[in-house]
Amino acid sequence: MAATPNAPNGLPPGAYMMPFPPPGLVYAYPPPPPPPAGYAPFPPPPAPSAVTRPKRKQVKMACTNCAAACKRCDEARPCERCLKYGIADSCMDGVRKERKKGIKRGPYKRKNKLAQPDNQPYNGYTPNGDGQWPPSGDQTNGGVPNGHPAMPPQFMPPPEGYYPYYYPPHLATRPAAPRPTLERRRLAKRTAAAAIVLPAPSGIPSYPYAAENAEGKNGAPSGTNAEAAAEQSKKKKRGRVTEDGAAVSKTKKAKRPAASVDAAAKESSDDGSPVVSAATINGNGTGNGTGADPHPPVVAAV
DNA sequence: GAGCTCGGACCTTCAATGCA
DNA sequence: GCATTGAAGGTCCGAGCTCG
Ligand SMILES: [Zn+2]
Ligand SMILES: [Zn+2]
Repeated sequence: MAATPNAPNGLPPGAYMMPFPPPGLVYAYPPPPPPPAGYAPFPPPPAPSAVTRPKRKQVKMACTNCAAACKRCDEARPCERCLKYGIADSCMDGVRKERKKGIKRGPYKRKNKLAQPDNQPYNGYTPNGDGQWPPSGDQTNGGVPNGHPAMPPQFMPPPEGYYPYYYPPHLATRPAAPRPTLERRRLAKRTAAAAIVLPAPSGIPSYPYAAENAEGKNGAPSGTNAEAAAEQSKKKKRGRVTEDGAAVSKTKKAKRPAASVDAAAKESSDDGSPVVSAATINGNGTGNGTGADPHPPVVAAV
């Protein structure tokens, strides 16, 4: 297989392992500040076998379009993706749901109660004879909790919020005025029937949103439109089907490390409600069995 | 081949809990 | 009061699929 330019998470191998981004490598976020004196700019690239995926950095709030499409967004408004697809006029922040309060929890396990004494292995890492941690390159932040006190100061940790992000040189600058894209055309086609128009703030063009999506979590669509939407979503459902017609999860992804906790927890929190996929702008409204809506309905901020 | 769909891995936030 | 825990609620990766 040809070497892919990107690591599994879309970042180049050894992301933020280079002092300066080469041509074509730009930061998804503003350039990092220069490292303080005494720090090497970035850790040297680890041996290929030691490459672990860097922590994925998320934006605080994806725009409605990216959230619906489950695609990477950025802090800018309009965001990169909306600009690319010519839907900048509908690029806006959604509304974050407030966290539920008053939920009782069981007793906590005290992980840190037996504080790990110095010179004790931590997550498989062991300080050397001087009580010093081995130089970076033997370790990354993958799997090491943020802010681990014994993180050796030899190299500046990846600046918070900064990831080098590869764009082909010809895309390193924002496209000026993209022509109407396929996405845009499909988008219009898809939402032409069951769409409502949200009142737009002055100066911001309104954007059609699928009605059932604007309804809220899991839509609970009702009426013929909803049924049609559900039916359509069934047809759209991916996932292979066994001979007896049972749906088979399409997921064949290799299990990513350190996910068991979430998976188990989410499985137990499944509310068992049927998964209903509704036609949406450029995303969907299906559940992922977590109880939380994975591709949440998008509500435009006003 | 570019773009779309969507399951689920991964990340961030913050209320609940526990200890000093 | 503060540190820790862990779940809620979010982002977005990436395989499989569709469409021009
Ligand atoms: Zn966006
Ligand atoms: Zn956007």
